[in-house]
Amino acid sequence: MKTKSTATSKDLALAAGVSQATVSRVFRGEENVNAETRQRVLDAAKLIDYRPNALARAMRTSRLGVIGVVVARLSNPLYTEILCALNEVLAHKGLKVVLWDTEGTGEVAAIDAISQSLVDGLIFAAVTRNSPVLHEAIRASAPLVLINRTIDDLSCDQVSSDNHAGGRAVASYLLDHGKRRIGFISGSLDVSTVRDREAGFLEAMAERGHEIETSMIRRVPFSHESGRSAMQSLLDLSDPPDAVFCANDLLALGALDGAYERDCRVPEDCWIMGFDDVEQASWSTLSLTTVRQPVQKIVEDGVNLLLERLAEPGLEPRRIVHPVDLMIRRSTARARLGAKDEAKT
Amino acid sequence: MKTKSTATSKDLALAAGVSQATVSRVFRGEENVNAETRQRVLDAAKLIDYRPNALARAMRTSRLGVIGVVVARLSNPLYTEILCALNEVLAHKGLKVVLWDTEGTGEVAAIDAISQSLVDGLIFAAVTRNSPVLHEAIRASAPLVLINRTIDDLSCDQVSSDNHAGGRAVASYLLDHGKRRIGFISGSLDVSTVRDREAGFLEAMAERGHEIETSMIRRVPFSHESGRSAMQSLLDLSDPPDAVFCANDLLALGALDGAYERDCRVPEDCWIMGFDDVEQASWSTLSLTTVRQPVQKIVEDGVNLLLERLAEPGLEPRRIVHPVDLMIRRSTARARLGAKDEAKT
DNA sequence: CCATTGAATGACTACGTAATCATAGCTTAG
DNA sequence: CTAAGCTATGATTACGTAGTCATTCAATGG
Repeated sequence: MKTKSTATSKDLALAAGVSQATVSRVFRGEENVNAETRQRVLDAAKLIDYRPNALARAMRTSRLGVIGVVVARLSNPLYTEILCALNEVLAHKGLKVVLWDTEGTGEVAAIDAISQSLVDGLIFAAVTRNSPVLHEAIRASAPLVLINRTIDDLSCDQVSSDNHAGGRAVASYLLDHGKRRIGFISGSLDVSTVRDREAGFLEAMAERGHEIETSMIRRVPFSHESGRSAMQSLLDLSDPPDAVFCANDLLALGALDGAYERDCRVPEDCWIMGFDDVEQASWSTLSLTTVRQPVQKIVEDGVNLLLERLAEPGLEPRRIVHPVDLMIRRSTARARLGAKDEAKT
Repeated sequence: MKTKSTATSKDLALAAGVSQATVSRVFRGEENVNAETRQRVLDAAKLIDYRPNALARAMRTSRLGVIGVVVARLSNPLYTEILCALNEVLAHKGLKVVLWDTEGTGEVAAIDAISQSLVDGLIFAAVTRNSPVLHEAIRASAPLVLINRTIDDLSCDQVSSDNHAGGRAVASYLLDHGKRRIGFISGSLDVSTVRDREAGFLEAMAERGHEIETSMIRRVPFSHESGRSAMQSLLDLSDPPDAVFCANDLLALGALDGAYERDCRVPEDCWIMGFDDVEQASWSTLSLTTVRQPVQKIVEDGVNLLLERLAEPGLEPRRIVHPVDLMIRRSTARARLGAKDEAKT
């Protein structure tokens, strides 16, 4: 009996005995509509199963209620957590999430989407220096927010952790505990988080008179496998490290694997530290010492900044930096403690 | 100099000295346009920085190039992998991905989106029995595909693994290796994958005369923590299990933690098996024996089925079931081998 | 050389909604 | 009692594109 095609506001107007304009008013939640009329429209809507067409609505308002999210490859659990949090926060505000991946053509596709008004705004969790985004974003004057990774000379809202302080904290912690032969598994310097962590780490080391030799540094792509093989190459040195700092947890968890396969006991033979505090780091079988980023807060701030900017595009760009925390776990347990004792904490 | 508002096809028509219709033809890639004219339009487009408005286009074609994807909470790495694969496959076909989470109101929101023609089609990776999807999908006759989890009495395209056979394989493997006191950490029976794995597992056990006592079964929510505490409750029994099968890897990785914290050595004191073969299962520090699902193939099939259905809505619903593989790792190494020896494989 | 065909293009309308403007009916102040 | 003001509603238009139909012009065949 029902027509196959979806009902339009015009159909509903006819069914409810009002004008299309009134239907529109009701569904936009405008105030000055007679209560009785409103009810009549809503009843009729239920009857003919009317739902406003989001596309047509969007064409008029140029607001589709969709936020674009650009993350790095999800094999890095940090991005899974960021995405998960973003998804939840945005869904809670009635917004949809379109997802892009930095690998492939994610960044370009994202900017395309905005110039086609497919998304209302963008959240970048993983921009890289000299990414096409920079240029395009300025040109399109798109509402966008950078979280996690930042770009210094880009004038837009940015939320990050204090990666520099985190790097310093790691250096201090290792030196305080008598580690002297320290390895460093790092990533591309195009990534702001890596740059900042590395700068803080090396700076604090240098201040205390400890330069890290080039032979103790590995610069690798972000992957579990990279961390694993970089760790093994450090362990293969004639004078292997007694501690290794990895630029993020993905690498550090790989390093744990590398050490395990080389019969290198962690923490007895070598300490390993990461950065991010992804969920796996807290698993007691892995128990990785790392630097916690307040992902939830970063995400919430990012969303808030974006929504504020959408409401008021003229705002001055703002930057928020969150403090980080050292999470001490078994991978850097003091040598006199057995693994099992630490696990109970 | 440039106008702030985006250029429209009408502007471009003016700039190129053609009609709006011709502009439209050029950007739709229609054949019968003079090569010279086409070039003139494209040049002018670059000059005034014209890009077709996706919303307006979508309103005419009712195709937005967006596919909705519904997954469970991403804390289950399986869904991260599914999402990652889906994202890549769909991006490669020029489609965007809108993401929903089953927790919260993801399923309803997804169906809403389709009736508002916000998405062209839907891929559900995590439906649950009696979910609102069933009813709504039929009512809306939405193009949708179920992957991973299925619904028997729903007439739509579905792609899954042979979870039943996987469950059987686990039972045979454990019994073949002399395990007799077998624990089982399972999930909600509303989830088709759990039902099928459990049915296959119990069936194969029963065929060989091994009924699992109720006291050896734990039915818990899907989370690392659930797996951990369920494992501990099994180990606390006066007669603890010598092997535990977990309905998925998320639970099994939690179970590894639970065993570790109880000083229960895996595999010496107890074997642990999972299901899915998520990436972490292959990390040598964890090295979990599990049943591999061909995630990539499932995703590719799912996307293909959806695209075919979009092109030809009248197709009969199809079902594809992929075979699974047992991945033997250290968590079930034969007792005579030390942990380190196995790690080298 | 004229009728016919086909390619290339332009004029025009529809898509479903939001927003502006106009109007009818009712209330209130003077 | 009348003009002004307010509320609720209808008529109309605009958003930017796709697609339909009509038109022009050159090529082709008899």
